[in-house]
Amino acid sequence: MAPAQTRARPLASAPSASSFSRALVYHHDDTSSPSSSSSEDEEEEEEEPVLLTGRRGGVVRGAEEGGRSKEEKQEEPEAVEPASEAVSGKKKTAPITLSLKRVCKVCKGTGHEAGFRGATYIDCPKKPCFLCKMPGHTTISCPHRVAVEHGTFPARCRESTQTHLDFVFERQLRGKLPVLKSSFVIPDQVDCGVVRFHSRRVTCLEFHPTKNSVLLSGDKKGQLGIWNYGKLHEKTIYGSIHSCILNNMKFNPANDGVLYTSSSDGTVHCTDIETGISSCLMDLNPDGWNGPASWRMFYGLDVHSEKSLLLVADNFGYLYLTHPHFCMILMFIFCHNVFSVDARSQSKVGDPMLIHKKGSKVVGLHCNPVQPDMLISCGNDHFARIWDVRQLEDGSSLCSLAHSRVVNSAYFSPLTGSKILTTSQDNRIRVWDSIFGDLDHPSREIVHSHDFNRHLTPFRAEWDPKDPSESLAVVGRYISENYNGVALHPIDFIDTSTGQLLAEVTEPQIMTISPVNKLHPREDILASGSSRSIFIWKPNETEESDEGKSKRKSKEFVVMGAEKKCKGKLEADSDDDFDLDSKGKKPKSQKYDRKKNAKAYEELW
DNA sequence: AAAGGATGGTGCC
DNA sequence: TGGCACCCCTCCTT
Repeated sequence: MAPAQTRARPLASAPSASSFSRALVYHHDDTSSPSSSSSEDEEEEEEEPVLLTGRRGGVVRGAEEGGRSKEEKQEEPEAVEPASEAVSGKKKTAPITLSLKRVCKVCKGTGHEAGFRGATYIDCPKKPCFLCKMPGHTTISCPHRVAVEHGTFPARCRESTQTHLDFVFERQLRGKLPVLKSSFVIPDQVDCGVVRFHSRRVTCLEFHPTKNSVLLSGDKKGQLGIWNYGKLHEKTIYGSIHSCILNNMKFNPANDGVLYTSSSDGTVHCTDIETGISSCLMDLNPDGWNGPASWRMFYGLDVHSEKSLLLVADNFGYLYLTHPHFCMILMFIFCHNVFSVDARSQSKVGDPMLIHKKGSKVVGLHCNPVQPDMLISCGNDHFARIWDVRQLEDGSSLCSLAHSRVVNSAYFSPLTGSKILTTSQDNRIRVWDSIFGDLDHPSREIVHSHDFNRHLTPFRAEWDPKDPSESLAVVGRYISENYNGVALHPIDFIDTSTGQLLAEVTEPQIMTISPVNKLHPREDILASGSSRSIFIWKPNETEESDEGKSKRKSKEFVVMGAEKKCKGKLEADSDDDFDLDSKGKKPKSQKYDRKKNAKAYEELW
């Protein structure tokens, strides 16, 4: 009954004054009193400062660059007279004044500075809010950040209710709909293990459909990891199936030993996960590399559960359908060395069909769990589109769900398929309800920080497959939060029916952003991919929430592969030559001091 | 310890 | 329509 335990989130601490080090060169008549220590946040004068970059050595370089002596640091910058050539381009008669002023690294303006102050990130006030993208405020004061419902727009459709349809729904459906779970079980403890065998960032995760403690993971290098988090020494790595980003994976619903994978190397593979024998079902670049403009990649992938139909989509807006069972037969033949054939020549690939704007990436495909002929696709043309697989033609989409930016993912709800959850790069998660809504508008928009960052795997909000009310969703958060002096990026659990943030789970081991999250289909387990690591979360079993202290019991973290070392009782494999380019070093400091951050966390507990 | 790089979407021309 | 500059709380290697 107890609601999910969440770590207390302290209010963002006020930024402490810090020293600023950039040196600016002003003309003397530009400003009379350049040192304006008391008016930090005031608008500075309109005059453009001239930023002198290093030509005059120590005189103008800031302390950060190490160019200033102690005396220079102590002297608050009043007026320095550099040689006239230092301000070449300016009239040599004009005396200039040096002033150390704060320069914002975001907008290059003065009078403020963006960046971390301790564990709190201060936004540039000249930019729109980093969270909701609206001007006039920053993330710290964003109404969507401090709102109880964590930035929710109420349903826009059916506001003026009481149509005939509503009465019908009310009388016939409402009573049959499952009541909202009284409490959600949130896996908020990393107790099973930490796996670091990927040498590049994790791009996708998938639980085995029948074996409860088997997880599959793909990475940016194309490597596929299969590991049993119940017995951590049982792991398998297939490194030669794909040569770059493994974008999506899906099990064959008819045979849980067979996995389909799509990759940016332009191939779709079908792999027997027991033997590792893999067969290429499709290759979009049979002629090899002819430059980036023509290289095709596979992104979205799903399997039609009833027709043994494989659906994949590429980065040019096309959808491909194929019947992979032919290839499975051929794989069997390969396995037994009966004879050699080229699987590609035998696989039945239909003509590709344009389902999104030509030339745009189709990043997600999902078949409706109840009516698998209903397909949803999403992509870089800012749309998610619903299709009937039986009647696929150009422009035959049943419905187009408009977004203001790229749509990272679109999923039907796992049980009834009546709701759709989309994640867009406009920092909003949307729920589209095909029963109580009309799909012209989302029934709910939830502001949530999952900005696009080219160096991260795109964030995708996912349903909890076990939630009978089909309302719980999990998604990683981009912006960090100040947790008693430590900057951490939590994983958020959101009740999409209300927009309420149910839990934000954090862990001191996880200093990095966790864009990839997968909830177990049967157990209360969360797998999250954060940078190159995978974490398995379980619900906190110690009910006492003595400010979280009881949570800090000793854990059996198991670190495998890349770091070549192991903590805890279980032994990591030592013969792991999988990760060649990792030296097992600890992460170095980031933009804010990560070591300090970690230390602060340790002290905190 | 600081610099650099990988790298995709966007908006402007 | 193509080319190109720009980017903001990354993360890892050199």
